[in-house]
Amino acid sequence: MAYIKLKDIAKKANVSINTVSRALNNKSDIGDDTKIRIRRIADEMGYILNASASRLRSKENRMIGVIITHIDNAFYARILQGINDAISEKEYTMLALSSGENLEKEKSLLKTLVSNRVAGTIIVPSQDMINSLDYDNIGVPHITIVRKGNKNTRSYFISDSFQSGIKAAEYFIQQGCSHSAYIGFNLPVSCNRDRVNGFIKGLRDAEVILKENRIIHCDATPQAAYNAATEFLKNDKQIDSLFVYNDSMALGVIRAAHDLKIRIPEDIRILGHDDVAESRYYIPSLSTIRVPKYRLGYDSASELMALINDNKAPEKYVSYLPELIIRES
Amino acid sequence: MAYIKLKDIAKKANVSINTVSRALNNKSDIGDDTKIRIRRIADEMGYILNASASRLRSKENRMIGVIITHIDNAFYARILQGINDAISEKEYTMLALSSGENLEKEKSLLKTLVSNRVAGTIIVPSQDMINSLDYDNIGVPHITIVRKGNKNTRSYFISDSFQSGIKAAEYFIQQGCSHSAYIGFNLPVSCNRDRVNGFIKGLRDAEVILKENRIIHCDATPQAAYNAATEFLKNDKQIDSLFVYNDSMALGVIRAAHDLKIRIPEDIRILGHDDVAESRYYIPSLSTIRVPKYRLGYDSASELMALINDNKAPEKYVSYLPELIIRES
DNA sequence: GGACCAGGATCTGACGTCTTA
DNA sequence: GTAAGACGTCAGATCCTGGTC
Repeated sequence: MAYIKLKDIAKKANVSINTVSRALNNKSDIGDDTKIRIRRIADEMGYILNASASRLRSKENRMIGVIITHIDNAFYARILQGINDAISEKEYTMLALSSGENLEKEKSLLKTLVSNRVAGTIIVPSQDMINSLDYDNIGVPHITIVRKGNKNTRSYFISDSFQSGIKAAEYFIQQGCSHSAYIGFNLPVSCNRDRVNGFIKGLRDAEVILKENRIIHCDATPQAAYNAATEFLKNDKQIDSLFVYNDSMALGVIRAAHDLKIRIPEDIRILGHDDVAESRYYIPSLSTIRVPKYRLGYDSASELMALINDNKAPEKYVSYLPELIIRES
Repeated sequence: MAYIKLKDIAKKANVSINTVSRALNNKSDIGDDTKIRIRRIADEMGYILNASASRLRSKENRMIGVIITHIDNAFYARILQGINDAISEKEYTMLALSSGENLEKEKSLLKTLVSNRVAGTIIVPSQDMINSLDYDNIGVPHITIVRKGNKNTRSYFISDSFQSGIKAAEYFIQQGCSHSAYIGFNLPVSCNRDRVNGFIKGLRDAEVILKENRIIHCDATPQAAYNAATEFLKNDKQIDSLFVYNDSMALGVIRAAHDLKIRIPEDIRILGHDDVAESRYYIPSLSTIRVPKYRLGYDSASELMALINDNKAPEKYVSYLPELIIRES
């Protein structure tokens, strides 16, 4: 099946191709009557713009690329929502891809985006502590989110993970806990490192030492966290507080404690991170550290829009302050 | 900044533009030595194909469009994963958009996809019981998933929701429950309707009548389900079993029962739907009806690939049999 | 009557790649 | 291996037409 093109409309309307183009693009210097007439004809014929041709000629592409690490992750899903809302307002479309935390894959996705000449990109750099991709070199405005990245980036939007760690520590101390542990993500990402470091610092400020063997790392799934926590809690009976990398893992940890007949919060306090929508419905409902996910997505996309429209927009580094949410755990 | 183009490479390599194109596309009738030389030069110069130009000329587009209703939904996220894996093998990319269950939005997204001349589309039709979009008319191979859709579609891949209802009923009956209720999704979608009907049928086969006022509908969020369930359980003390539209809503329902001091499963059994990854970690872990989400995504995408490569591929209607997963709830 | 003008439409060519000869 | 042209759209320049001073 062949698509209708400007030429077909031009023939039917008895005008030049260019006139049709101007009419459909709402350009000036075209009579209202002809414009309306042409638009009606185009509609009737079921015309749908060939975006490739349009982009090739005009060099304009109202599409941005987004690379996250995992689609099936409530945290990123919420960020995507924010991004999407911000760009929809300006009639942009989002091409979202996921790297699976794989550097090679991320590189190839980036190539796909540039190949499509997207107007800009928003990237969660996979394994950012060892990621040496040079985003500055891709020739497209870009913003890094969630993680800082290794290379200098034009702008980034992150949640202050060091502060998360501090707040977690302060909370545990305040609750009278003296034997804390951390279950984190086993890949070299700055947000995990910062969270650990903040946690250590916060505890030390209260003269509590977080021992090496109370810092555990595993995959960022409830399954892995369940296994890790089970193993750990079986061996270390003193533990009275656990800070977990994210809510999804915390769910696994809660379940592990439950299965070991360890009471929450009487025997052990559990603190998650991110404040995913479901966490308030868990039993016990999950105390956590809230990250403004939607806002982070929305703001970063807005900034990207600014970068796109004004290539000289200043660099912008935004770090949101996370918020402690105390619930039942 | 200007991108490198074939012309630039041709100049540097002292060959014609066409030769460069053939070299990069791995065409025959080009010497191995020149091919390698050209590819090296292209690499050094940092050449990245202009996909728009390529598509315009070749009419080939290794991109498929996917329209789901909500990105921030574990069920769809898992399906997307399946789709993505299936098409990645063939080096296709997925442009995933979400309609928010809004018909107008879906229409406009469809237009975006066609405008980009995607090779094919996979669609979750929003509100399919009143959706009159004519997918056959978009001039692109398409497959409907999750919901049947109103219009005749070339192919669809769904989970048999009627059977889900039947199985839910059989399970409750077998457990000796005699006062069941259903909490569903308040939009006109076939999977909800079929689930209710199957549930009614299954109960009736055991001579149990599901009364009208024990069928409730609300938004598909834990929040809405929590509210609806709280209200409902407060008034109808006889209820001993609740079938819920999906796991995410079931989480809200579990919490509602918990807050009302209704014991699960002693006082009431709760059965979810979908078997989302988290549900086995809930407390109590959620009994549910498993839908082969990943497989549904993978298979439908594979079929789409077949449709794309052979426009005469036969219509295919696949309906997966859901599986009852009994856990603690 | 000629010069000037503005709005409205047309003509030509180019975007970067790939197909055909 | 080359050369020429086409894919569909749009930017830029050009050309009308009729009205004014």
